[in-house]
Amino acid sequence: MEIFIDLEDPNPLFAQLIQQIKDAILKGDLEPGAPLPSIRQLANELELNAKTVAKAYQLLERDSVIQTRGYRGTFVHPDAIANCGQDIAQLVLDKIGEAIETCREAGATDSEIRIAFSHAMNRTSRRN
Amino acid sequence: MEIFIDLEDPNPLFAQLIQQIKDAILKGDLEPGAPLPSIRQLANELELNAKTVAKAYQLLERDSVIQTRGYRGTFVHPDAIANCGQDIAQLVLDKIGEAIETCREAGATDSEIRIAFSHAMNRTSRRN
DNA sequence: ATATGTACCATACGTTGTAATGGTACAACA
DNA sequence: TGTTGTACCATTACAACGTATGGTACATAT
Repeated sequence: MEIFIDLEDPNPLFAQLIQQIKDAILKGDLEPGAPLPSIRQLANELELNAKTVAKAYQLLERDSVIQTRGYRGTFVHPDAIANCGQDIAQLVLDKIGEAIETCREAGATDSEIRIAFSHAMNRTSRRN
Repeated sequence: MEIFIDLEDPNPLFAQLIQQIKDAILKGDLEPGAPLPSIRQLANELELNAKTVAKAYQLLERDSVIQTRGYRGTFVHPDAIANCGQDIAQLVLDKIGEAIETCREAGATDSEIRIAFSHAMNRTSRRN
């Protein structure tokens, strides 16, 4: 694999990593079922912290782009190519956008929307 | 009127002011039709900036809790007591809360939700 | 032993963005 | 002249958040 991480890039490192892996899959450099480097191994290669790589892997697995099999390592998901396109972030953006639009039409102030958002997030908080 | 603003309270000052005025109305300390202090006057009493008080008054008027009559001053709305309860903020809270719940069920990270929220708010921004 | 992914602890840094502040000005009235 | 609410310019200060870092530990398997 050839992955280049640009420290000057305004995008977060883990986001760059995600994008590069997706690109590699879409280009065919990584085929479904193919093994990926271990977290620690890839962290060494790229001179990143293992946590950063782990974060990227976790998000990729959530999106069904890769599969982790515990001690056996990590592999490209069978349906990876299809799942590279559909982004959960897009769904989130749509849902949140709709809600905001509704609130604004009701006459809500941006400040109020922010306060409500803050409360709603803290009401049942999870750390990620 | 007896209003206490707590600088240590995590809630914004204008939000505290709104709540206190509503409370005063619900408690009967402020009756419908009663005059409120002018923006500058109240700002002096509470040692706040006039802009902060003005913001609170604007939101209260939007919710039909108070009425501003231009140069004549500001008064408690005739239907203030009823309008104190039904809060636009509550509707906002519900809508936003639903959207957040949907996103979380989809597996979205809190970070992703916050980022999406930020983007959605800035996409078509209005300052309030 | 060695390696896997994962979990938890914690901290430092930078950025972002709101809230709040200040000042000035206006038209409309007493 | 003084006051009302309102509007615009602007800046500062602060807190929240995300990112990335470091270390340690665990069960599971080769």
